[in-house]
Amino acid sequence: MEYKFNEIEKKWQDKWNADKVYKVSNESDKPKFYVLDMFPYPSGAGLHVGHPLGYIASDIYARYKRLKGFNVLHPMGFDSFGLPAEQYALETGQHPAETTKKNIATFKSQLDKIGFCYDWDREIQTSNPDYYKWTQKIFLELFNSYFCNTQKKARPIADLVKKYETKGSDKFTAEQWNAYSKKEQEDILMNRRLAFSKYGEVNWCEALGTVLANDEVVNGVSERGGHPVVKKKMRQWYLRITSYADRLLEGLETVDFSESMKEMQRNWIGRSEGAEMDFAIKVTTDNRPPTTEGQPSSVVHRPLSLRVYTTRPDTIFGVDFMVVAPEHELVNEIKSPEQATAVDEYVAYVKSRSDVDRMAEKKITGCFTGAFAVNPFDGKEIPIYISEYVLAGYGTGAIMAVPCGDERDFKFAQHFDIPITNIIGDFYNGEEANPTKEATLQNSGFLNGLLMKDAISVAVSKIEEMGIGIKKVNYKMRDAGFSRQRYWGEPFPIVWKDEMAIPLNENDLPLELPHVDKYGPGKEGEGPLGNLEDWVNTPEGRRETSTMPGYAGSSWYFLRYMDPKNAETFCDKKASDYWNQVDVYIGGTEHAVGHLLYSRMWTKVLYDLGYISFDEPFKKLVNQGMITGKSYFFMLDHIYGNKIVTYTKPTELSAFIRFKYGHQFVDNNGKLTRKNYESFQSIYGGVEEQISWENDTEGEFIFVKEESEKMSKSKFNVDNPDDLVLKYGADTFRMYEMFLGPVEQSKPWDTKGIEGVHRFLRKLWRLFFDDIKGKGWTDAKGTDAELKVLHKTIKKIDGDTANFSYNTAVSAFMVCVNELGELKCHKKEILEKVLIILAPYAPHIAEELWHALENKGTILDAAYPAVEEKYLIESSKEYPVSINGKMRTTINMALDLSPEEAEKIVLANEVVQKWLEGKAPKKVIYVKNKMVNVVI
RNA sequence: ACUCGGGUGGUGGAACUGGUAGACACGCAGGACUUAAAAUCCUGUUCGCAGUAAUGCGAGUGACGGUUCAAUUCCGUUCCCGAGUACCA
Repeated sequence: MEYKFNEIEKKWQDKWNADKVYKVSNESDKPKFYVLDMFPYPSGAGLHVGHPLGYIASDIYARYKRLKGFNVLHPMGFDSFGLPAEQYALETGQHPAETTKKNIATFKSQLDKIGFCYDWDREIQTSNPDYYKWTQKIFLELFNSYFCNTQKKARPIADLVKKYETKGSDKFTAEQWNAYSKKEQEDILMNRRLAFSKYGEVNWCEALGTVLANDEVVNGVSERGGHPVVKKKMRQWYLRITSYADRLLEGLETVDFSESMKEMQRNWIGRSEGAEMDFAIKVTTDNRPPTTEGQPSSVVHRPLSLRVYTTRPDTIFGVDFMVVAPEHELVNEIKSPEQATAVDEYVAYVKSRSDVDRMAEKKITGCFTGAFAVNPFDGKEIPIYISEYVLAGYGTGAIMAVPCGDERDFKFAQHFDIPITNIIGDFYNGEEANPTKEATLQNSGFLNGLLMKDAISVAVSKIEEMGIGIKKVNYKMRDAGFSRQRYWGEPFPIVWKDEMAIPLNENDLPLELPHVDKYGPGKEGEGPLGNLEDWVNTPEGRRETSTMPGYAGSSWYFLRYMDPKNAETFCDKKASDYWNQVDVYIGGTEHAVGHLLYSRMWTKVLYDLGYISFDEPFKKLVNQGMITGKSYFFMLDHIYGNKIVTYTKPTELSAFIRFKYGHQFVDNNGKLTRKNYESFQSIYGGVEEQISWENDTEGEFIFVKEESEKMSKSKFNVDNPDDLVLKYGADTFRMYEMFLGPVEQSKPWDTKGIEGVHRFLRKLWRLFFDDIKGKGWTDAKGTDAELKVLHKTIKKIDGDTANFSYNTAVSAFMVCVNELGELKCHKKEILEKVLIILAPYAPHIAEELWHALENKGTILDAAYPAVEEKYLIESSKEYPVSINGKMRTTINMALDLSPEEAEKIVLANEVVQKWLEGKAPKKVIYVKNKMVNVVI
């Protein structure tokens, strides 16, 4: 009987759908398990073979856990708000809602063909008002909360108001607060809200007409499209994620993420411990406006000071100059008349440089301000410079420069001929800075003789004691920009009146996204919504016209799956208490610092506010590697005459013309033939470079090299999963993607091996239908040999599946079927169990054969077979011994060795021990003369 | 530059807490069945040398060195590739 995978798969997919076998209930006696995929953005291109990798991996896990007796939540949905749909709308005029709907339908049909066990009743779409109603609601929660610095958690802003009204704060008294105008109070509160609005410098992308988050800007250009990005001041929404910096760091200790993922998040948060300290400034002229007495000061009258941030207070005596960011407010106040023009010119120069310029050429620039700071410990006068290498946004925007210990400071000192003080003796060679902490300090006043790493805390204590500074922690991470001047996103439930943000009443949610006809930007950098006068102007005030960023909806979606239909709340506490954390979360590394940090923060806020009872969303994270496409580079020999060019070094190739092709046009010998080239042309049309074949020759391209690149249509290296499913079936496709290599590893896509997996499934099929007549199996008991194969396999597969080691699991299936085939095993008892452990990987064929064995119901509800260890016990334990000729032994008799051999034997420690206990080896097995296995 | 991964046959990749390196698959070569093809099955396949042959000898997990009876695995140095970050004081 033939293995008609297409029929079988269709049959079972329909049946499973009709019977709703994947429906999951929130009530069950079974333990729960939550397996989640990072939901996709439904792009117009549909799925390519890279997408399903993670989905297959999670699907296998979900099915495996179900067979193991868990109530498994394994949902799927769509992150359907986002820029590409809007970009497409701009170009074609099609409404994003339309294209999104179409794309989702495509995605779903593609996913269904692969046979995933999603409970589609729980599907969510972030662009659906029923969903974003709750995104808006959570936004309001963020808006109405503040981070309490003593309790280190989010609390309702009402608590803060109460405190201000009764006790005031360290900045104002209760009386003062109560006397403030509404606007003044709101401004103060805005500085504490977790979702807040402020004027800030944002990354403005003219071409996209929108503001981008820091992580959407790569090397000074937009991640999407590569358009230039400049700084612009605008009113923006932000999330106060910096308040959670420490908890986000601490939380990493409690979750099972890969070390590299944790490291990436740590780097992004960028915590550093140091000290902030003030240096008195000595100026020749005080440029500040006249004092109230109307007397401009010519010498230092009022104390001016410069606050710097440093992680190395131990190097305080090595400070040779100060550097202040050009944007620093103090610059104008301290520049001397002689230096004023130079300073102004330099500031103008820095302003003219875009981020791109700064990235491109990092040259040493700067300018002396004419002012001096005073070292509080030795009174030394230190010149103050400005330079663009000091960033206004980090620390205090000013540094103390220690050229003997810091490479950048060193170069700067060299460039401006600033004398360098050496405080680390021989550790500094005069050629380059040495950032060590191991040196013993010299020329360092009260720190002399101390090891630098010990001196840090000593210096900090002294600084604090003198009242000129404090210990301080800084983070690289900034508050996350939360508004976009775009259309296709969640509208903010906010109206503005008299420069005050007024939240919408919760009962008025969702604030639905109104229909627009044009997707172009509104005036003055507003989004398209700014053009809708009717919508924007309400009796309560003017609506916020920006929309939320892509990560808004994805920051909490894992909660909605638990209770997707709830109209009362975003997720009932009972549901979130039952399902709790996502046990396994599978997705790509590209979200390391975006989505994963934001969703972790939202979870912590919702936890603080008592909506859920866990503060980390994902217990375990598995990062699937990217499937890359292979591109092949060829060269046509004819171009350089008839000479066959031979290549020695790849670098020489650049002199020649190269061509790039999808791998499907290369034959097994790695050659691109004319025929393949022509079929390529007929499918894709013109390529970058046209090739002219010699008229009468069947010319050949010489293979030059191959490269793995990200899959994309423009690189002609995309394979569509539908085609493969049609040709080989979903089961083969699933197993093949897993067989390619470890899930977490990036690997090039190549269909060459898919035949092998397909052959395996056909072999399995034959085990049931071809080898014997009739029903194909017997009720007889399995033999020991058969049972040994079975239990060996169960043990291996069970372990591999639990560890996501799917590629070795697939291999184990192949070995198992080969061995059972050799044993001509047709025992129901055995085959049934093989099918159950196979079911997560190849559900369709497993179900079909399950019924062929006259089983009722569905294999999905079978029980995972237990390993019976008794079939696995080896007859005796073998201990290795090796020969090296060093040690004399007296075991030649027992071991039955020649005296020469015996002389060379050294026993492994364990064997020696047994030997001493009087247990002589029973048998010795020779292995390649090098090693001997001793049976005790 | 820094941080984190990773270097194993022609290819994708195996190898448990150190214990016969190369499982499984692709590819390739040869064979069986067939009028033929497809499909299927069998055999061989790390490299080098020797032999008609079963086989034997030597080398071998990026390179060099170390620990060990024994190293792909542990330690040190170094080279290469991939990912992330990028003037963060």
